[in-house]
Amino acid sequence: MSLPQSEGPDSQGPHSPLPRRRTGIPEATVARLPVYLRVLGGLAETGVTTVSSDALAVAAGVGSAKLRKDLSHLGSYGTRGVGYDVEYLVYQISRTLGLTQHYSVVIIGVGNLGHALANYAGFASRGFQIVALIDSDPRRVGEDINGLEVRHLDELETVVKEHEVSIGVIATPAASAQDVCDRLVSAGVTSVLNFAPIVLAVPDTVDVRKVDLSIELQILAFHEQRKSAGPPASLEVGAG
Amino acid sequence: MSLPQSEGPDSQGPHSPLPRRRTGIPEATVARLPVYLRVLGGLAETGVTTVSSDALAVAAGVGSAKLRKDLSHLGSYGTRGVGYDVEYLVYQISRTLGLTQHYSVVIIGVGNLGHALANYAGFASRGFQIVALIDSDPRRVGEDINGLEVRHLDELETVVKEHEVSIGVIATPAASAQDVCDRLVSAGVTSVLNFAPIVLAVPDTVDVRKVDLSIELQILAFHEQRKSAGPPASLEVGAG
DNA sequence: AGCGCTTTGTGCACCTGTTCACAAAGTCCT
DNA sequence: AGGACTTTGTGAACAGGTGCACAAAGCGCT
Ligand SMILES: NC(=O)c1ccc[n+]([C@@H]2O[C@H](COP(=O)([O-])OP(=O)(O)OC[C@H]3O[C@@H](n4cnc5c(N)ncnc54)[C@H](O)[C@@H]3O)[C@@H](O)[C@H]2O)c1
Ligand SMILES: NC(=O)c1ccc[n+]([C@@H]2O[C@H](COP(=O)([O-])OP(=O)(O)OC[C@H]3O[C@@H](n4cnc5c(N)ncnc54)[C@H](O)[C@@H]3O)[C@@H](O)[C@H]2O)c1
Repeated sequence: MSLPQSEGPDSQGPHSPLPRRRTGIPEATVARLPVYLRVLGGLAETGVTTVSSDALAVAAGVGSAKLRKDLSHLGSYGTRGVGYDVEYLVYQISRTLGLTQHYSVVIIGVGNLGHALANYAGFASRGFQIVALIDSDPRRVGEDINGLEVRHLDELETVVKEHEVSIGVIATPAASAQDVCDRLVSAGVTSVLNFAPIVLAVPDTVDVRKVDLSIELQILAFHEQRKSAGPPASLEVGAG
Repeated sequence: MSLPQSEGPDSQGPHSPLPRRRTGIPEATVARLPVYLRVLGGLAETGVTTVSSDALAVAAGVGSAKLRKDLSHLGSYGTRGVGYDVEYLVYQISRTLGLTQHYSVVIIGVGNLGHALANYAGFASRGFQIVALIDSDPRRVGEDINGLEVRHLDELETVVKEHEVSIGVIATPAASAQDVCDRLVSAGVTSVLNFAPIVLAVPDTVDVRKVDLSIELQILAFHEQRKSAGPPASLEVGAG
C-alpha cells in the first residue's frame, strides 16, 4: 500500500523539442518541482524543519536519487548527513519556478468546467490570481461567480491589457478554442492552459499545456485491457 | 500561427519505470494514440477517407516521422504512395487502446469539479460509461445529476461490484483522497484518475493517473518567468 | 581530536524516446 | 508495360532522462 507508485507514466502532450533555452533545468525536473513544493508545504505545516531526500522522495512518489538530482539542478542546498531545510527549500523551489512573482489569469468559457475552475481555491494559493471570467453567452455575462463578474468576450483584449494577463485558461467548447486562443495570443498572452479537446496552433513564443480528460481515460483503458488480457492466460472473452 | 506546436512538454506524473510488460507499444506512443484518434474522427466526419502521415501529423501537432513510427507499432496499416485509410486506422487504434470494450466509471466527490465531470459528454463518447456518482455529504445524496442519482459513500463497494467498475475518478478534497482510493482498490478497481492534489499510494497492480491544475500552472509560470527574464538582457528585477 | 554514521551530490551506464534520411513499395500517367 | 512520383516503414544516430553506486562532506559521540 505504499509502493514506489505507478503514477501516470507521463503524457500530457506531444510537443516539440523545446531545446532548453538557457536554463540548465530539464523539463522533467520542472514538472516534478511543484510536487516537491506541495509535499514540503505539508511538512512545514506539521512543524517539520528538516527532511532527507529519502523521506521527501517517498512522500513525493519518486526515487530518492531522482529527487536529489532534481534538487541539485537548483544548487547545493542540502546538508550532508542531515538533509534539506524545509523552509529554505520551499523558497528555492518557489524562486526557481518563478512563483515569487504573481501571475494574472483569465478564464474563457464559464460553463460546467469554467465554473468549477472559477470556484477553485487552488489557484490563488500559489500566486495565480484570477482577474477575469469571460464568456460569449450574453445570458452568462454579468453573473457573479466567487466575487468576479462574468464579462463578455468582446472585452477580452481590454481585460488582458488592463490586468497584464500572462496566462489564459481556455474552457470553451472545442469549436471556439482556436479562435479564443488566437485572440489571447494577439492580445499578448504568452501561456495557455487548454481544456478543450483540440490541438492548438500557436507561435512558438507561446507555451500551451493541455489537460485532456478523455485522453487520460483512454490511456487507463489501454492498461486496463492489458491487465484483463494477460494474467488469466486462457479463457478468452470469446466475442472476437 | 500554425507552427510545429509547443504543447505541454510532457509531465503528468512522476512515475516508476513501468517495464513495458508484454506490449511492444511504448508509453509515449500510447499517450499520443488518443490524439490521433480524435483527429481521425474529425477527418472522417468531413468525409475524408484517406490521409497521409504528413497531413495527420500536422493536425495532431507532431512530427510525421514520429507519427509513422507510432503507427508502425500497431502494424503496417498504411499504403505507400497513398497514406492511411481513415476508417481502418480508427478501428486499429481503437482496438489497440482497448476501446472496443466498454468501461464502467464511478466518480467519487460531487462538488464543483465532480459536477462538471458528471455533466461532461466527452466520457460516453469513447465507451466510458459513468455508472455512479458518490459523495459523503448526506445533503448531496439523492440529488439527480444528468440522469444519475448521487449515492452515499457507504454504497461504494456495492456499486463497484454491481457494475464491475474498472475505473474510479477521485474528485474529493485531498484529505479524503487516499481513503477513497484505498476503498476503490479494495473493492476491485484497477485504474484511478485522481484530481486531488496528493500523491496516491497504491499497489503496483493499480494504475493511477493524475490531473493537477496547480502543477500545470506552475510549469507555465516557470517558462513565463524565463521569457520575461531573458530578452531584455539587462535591467534586473532588483529585489533579490 | 578522531571516528563512525548518515546523507548529499554526481559520474556513469542504461534505457526510452526522437529525429533523420533513405530504401522499399505502391500509385498514376503515358 | 514502364518510369516518374509519392509516401510508408525503419535502421541508425542522437538526445534526454533514470537509477546505481560511491566518494565527499558534515554531524555527533566519545
Ligand atoms: N465538463 C468537463 O468536465 C470537461 C472535462 C474535460 C474537458 N472539458 C472541455 O472543456 C470545455 C468546456 O466544457 P464545459 O463542460 O464547461 O462546456 P459548457 O458547454 O458547459 O461550457 C462552455 C462555455 O463556453 C462558452 N463559450 C462558447 N463559445 C465561446 C467563445 N467563443 N468565447 C467565450 N466563451 C464561449 C459557452 O457560452 C459556455 O458557457 C469543452 O471543450 C470540453 O470538451 C470539459
Ligand atoms: N474545482 C476545480 O476546478 C478543481 C481543479 C483542480 C483540482 N481540484 C481538486 O478536485 C477536488 C475536488 O474539488 P472541488 O472544487 O470539486 O471541491 P468541492 O469541495 O466542491 O467538492 C468536494 C466534494 O467531495 C465530497 N467529499 C468529501 N469527502 C468525501 C469522501 N470521503 N467521499 C466522498 N465524497 C467526499 C464533498 O462532500 C464535496 O461534495 C479537490 O481535491 C480539488 O483540489 C478541483
